[in-house]
Amino acid sequence: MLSKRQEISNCAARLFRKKGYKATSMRDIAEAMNMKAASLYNHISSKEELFSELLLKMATLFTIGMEEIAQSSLSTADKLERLIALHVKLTVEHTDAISLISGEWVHLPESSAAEYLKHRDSYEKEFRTIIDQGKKEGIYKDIDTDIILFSLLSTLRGLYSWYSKNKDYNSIELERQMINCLTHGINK
Amino acid sequence: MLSKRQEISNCAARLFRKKGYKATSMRDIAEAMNMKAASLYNHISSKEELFSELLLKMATLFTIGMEEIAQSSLSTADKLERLIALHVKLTVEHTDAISLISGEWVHLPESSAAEYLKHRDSYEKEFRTIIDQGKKEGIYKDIDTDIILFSLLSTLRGLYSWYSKNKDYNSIELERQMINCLTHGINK
DNA sequence: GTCTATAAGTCGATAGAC
DNA sequence: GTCTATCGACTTATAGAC
Repeated sequence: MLSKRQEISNCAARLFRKKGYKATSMRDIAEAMNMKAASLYNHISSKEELFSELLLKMATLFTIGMEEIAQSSLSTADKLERLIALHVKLTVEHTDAISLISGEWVHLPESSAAEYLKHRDSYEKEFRTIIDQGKKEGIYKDIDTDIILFSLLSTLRGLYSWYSKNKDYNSIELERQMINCLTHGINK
Repeated sequence: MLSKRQEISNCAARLFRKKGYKATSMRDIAEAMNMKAASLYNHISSKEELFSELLLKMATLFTIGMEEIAQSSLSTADKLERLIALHVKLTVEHTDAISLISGEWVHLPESSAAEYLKHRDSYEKEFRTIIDQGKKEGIYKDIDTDIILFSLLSTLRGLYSWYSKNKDYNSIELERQMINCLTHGINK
């Protein structure tokens, strides 16, 4: 049983994704919840807080997942596979909220934006370290690290869009296909 | 010498990209143009028109480029390379406007949205045909065509973001790296 | 905890002087 | 073609009855 607060959050994520944060009004969220806009404020304190919470939760999940992988004793190739699997898992479990990461984060209030970007930058930095390590070990092609990183992240961050139209796709098979599709592009 | 109308359009594209369409006010655009908001209406007829024009222009450029490639007698592999080159070229020449394609298009008014999606769907359909042809010829791996398509398009559509931070990167070299990075993922 | 009513501000767009 | 002034609609959020 979800708390009403959590129901509102899920509902908002769905609308933010569909219409964008700025174009989604508190009245829209209230209508989808069968309430009046004013009643929402008994459960949340502001629209910005609702939005920041969604994005910072996702950023934290990525940070935790990345730390586990980066600090493990897995091989470099296995680390990359686990990273792809992490994106697949979070996409399946938080499809709406994860969609906000690509573009909607610009609407974060200044206070949250700083914390969000800290998560994001450190995630990308650790991702880059893994790619560089693979190149050093000679298992990856000599393509500009930043181009590899941007290419992988673009695809992984856009996965929510593909997954939404293919929710019946077996999620283990999806993980396998993504790993296959993304890693063979850089393997020697 | 740009017409004032074109200056406003470029200015709006930059702001739409930075702050999002809904969060960019006519007053914001006017300020960046050193005018008052009311004066903008001597050159454009509405904010929606300004936005629709930007997105439909990009959609048309992609459609024209795709038609030339699809109807050519190039090999399948060369067609894909030309397609990647088309994205690189349009990204370099229209960095701000192209950024709106990924997420901001949802703010198109209903009238323009239909036309925009017609362009987009037909573009993706022809892209899919090229990938399928390559698989039939045995030059591409047996990965789900839709996954290949989504993976390529995610990266190509996100290129504006990478390019913005690397504007000094030689654009011929960028094209070569993108082709290398994207095609080796699916080549047998 | 939900409602009605409303405050206080911003939005796109127009009217009309110059 | 630019300006000031303003309209009417919409926004987030609050006050206070029930």
